[in-house]
Amino acid sequence: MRQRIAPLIEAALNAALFDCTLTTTSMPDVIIGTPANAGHGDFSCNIAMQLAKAERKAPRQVAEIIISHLHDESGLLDRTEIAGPGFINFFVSPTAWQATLLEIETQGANYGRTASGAQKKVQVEFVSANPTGPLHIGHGRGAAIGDTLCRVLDAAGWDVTREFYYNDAGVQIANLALSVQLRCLGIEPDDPRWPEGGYQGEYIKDVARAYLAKETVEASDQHTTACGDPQDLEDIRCFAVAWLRREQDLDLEAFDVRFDVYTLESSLYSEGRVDAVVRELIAAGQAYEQDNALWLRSTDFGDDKDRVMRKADGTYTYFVPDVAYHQAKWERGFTRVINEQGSDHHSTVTRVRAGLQALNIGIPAGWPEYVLHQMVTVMRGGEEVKISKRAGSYVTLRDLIDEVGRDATRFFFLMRKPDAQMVFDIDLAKQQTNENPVYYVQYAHARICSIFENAAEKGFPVPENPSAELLACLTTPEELQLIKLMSVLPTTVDDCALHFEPHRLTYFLSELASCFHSIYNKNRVISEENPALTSARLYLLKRTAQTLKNALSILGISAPERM
RNA sequence: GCGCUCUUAGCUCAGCUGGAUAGAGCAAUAGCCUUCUAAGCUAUAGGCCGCUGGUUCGAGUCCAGCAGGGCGCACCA
Repeated sequence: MRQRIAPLIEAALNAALFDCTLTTTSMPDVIIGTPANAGHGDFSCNIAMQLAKAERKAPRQVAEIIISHLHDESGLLDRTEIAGPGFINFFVSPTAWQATLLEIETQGANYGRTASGAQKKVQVEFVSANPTGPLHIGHGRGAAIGDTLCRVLDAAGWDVTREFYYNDAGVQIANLALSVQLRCLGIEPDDPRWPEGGYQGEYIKDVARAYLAKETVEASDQHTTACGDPQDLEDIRCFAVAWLRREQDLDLEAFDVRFDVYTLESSLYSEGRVDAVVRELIAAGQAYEQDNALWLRSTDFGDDKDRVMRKADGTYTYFVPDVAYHQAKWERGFTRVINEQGSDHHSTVTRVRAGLQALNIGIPAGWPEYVLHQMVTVMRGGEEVKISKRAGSYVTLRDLIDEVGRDATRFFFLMRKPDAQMVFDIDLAKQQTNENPVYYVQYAHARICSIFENAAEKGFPVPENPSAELLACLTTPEELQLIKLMSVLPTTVDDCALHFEPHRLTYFLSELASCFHSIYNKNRVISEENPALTSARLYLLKRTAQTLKNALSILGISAPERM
């Protein structure tokens, strides 16, 4: 609806310029706002105030001129008014609002989807946890945000590829293999031989047991059978990584999160991409030797100091494979790449971009884009749970899903914008299960479905493609408000995709559900005495249910028909 | 010390990329089920939008400084 108002104003401005009642040479963009106060109409425009200075006229006088040039040929508007310091307020006619219900019916399950992305390719990398342990609550937040971002981008018309990057090489993995080996040999963390960086979690024992039993693990695209020899550290490494990958895959599956592509850090080494990218950086003149190490001139690209690429012992620092990985993403044709990760990794942003710039292969300076989510503080029993993977004390994503439920866990994570810290109080989440906002929204959907059942029993079908006359029964402020709320789903989807902020959809849902619940308590839908009104209301609620379901689906949350 | 980020009701958080009288949920108080699901609704109460300046018709929103919280600042990932 908003997009239909702006052209009216633009046409009026042009007409006013044409007959010289307005004279400005630099016309600001027409911005259509939605007044907080319903008494100020459905939409408002501040253009008169912006023009006042250039026109050397009072804002209200400019507004007068604009309105006198306004031609609403399609009968969209009931009326306009000039208010306050110079706002132009627009009151959309009930008929126009009622007609939007027909659009929702026509689009059905596609209502809310837009064409903004024009089916261009975008790749989203998220979670990307090290395969050194089960996923914890922090990964849960990343998974919820990343997955929903993918769904949102898809809904906004992008061609989305979901990718998971496994850091299965490096020191952490060596620690993992060593920890499993020690467990195989029956050495406990309190043993003096236990190394400082060893992983102490109980799951390490499970891995060791499975390894000694020569089990086979199938994870994603990987099949690994243990040889069972506790002396074969390399085989232990492969097995442990596969075992933990499978665990993570199961966690993510339980969270309804799936990926299209998995990339292993080790493959970047084995395919020679890491060596290659270093050679290219040297060839580009961006590297230099010093103190037995190879450095990247990252300060030339906005970093605050140069970074070591190859250590004195000949191994690479972690960001080098990362640069190689992103080079590969670029070569795969992704002109748009978004990385969702914890803000504790934000220092990598500058380094990866610097490395890519140094390659000088035409990658834009701001590529890739990043969504960084803030840390989750976990509370249990009124105390903060310190997360330590090595000590094995943390809350797993699996626990959370089992205790709180998948839908509620997703919704809870998605209610906060990514860059705000959040507290996840587990006791509260469990205790308040019935008061969790997700149930409030789902309940609205279930309630509507229940009304349809009742209506069917009493012989009231939900009408299809109703006449304007029937729709004209929907006249109460609440009913029109419900329609207005539904009408913003497509722009909400676009906003989420543009700002990488899925939380906007949770607020959309809460508002829509609230409006419905209010109507439900105030009016009876099924009324034997007034079949026309019953019909119209059933139609209104059918669109409401569709809108709720579509929005929930974009969040990866179910829309139950019964609760 | 440097960089990023955050600070809005008792608590958890929104605030649509500068608009009109700052919102919601929880907690509190008072009401609403012989009628389509009370996992619901209605009403009341609750605020120096961290502080101080600046930009302009107009600032919770933009800029600068200050205070406080978080995260980074390794040849760990």
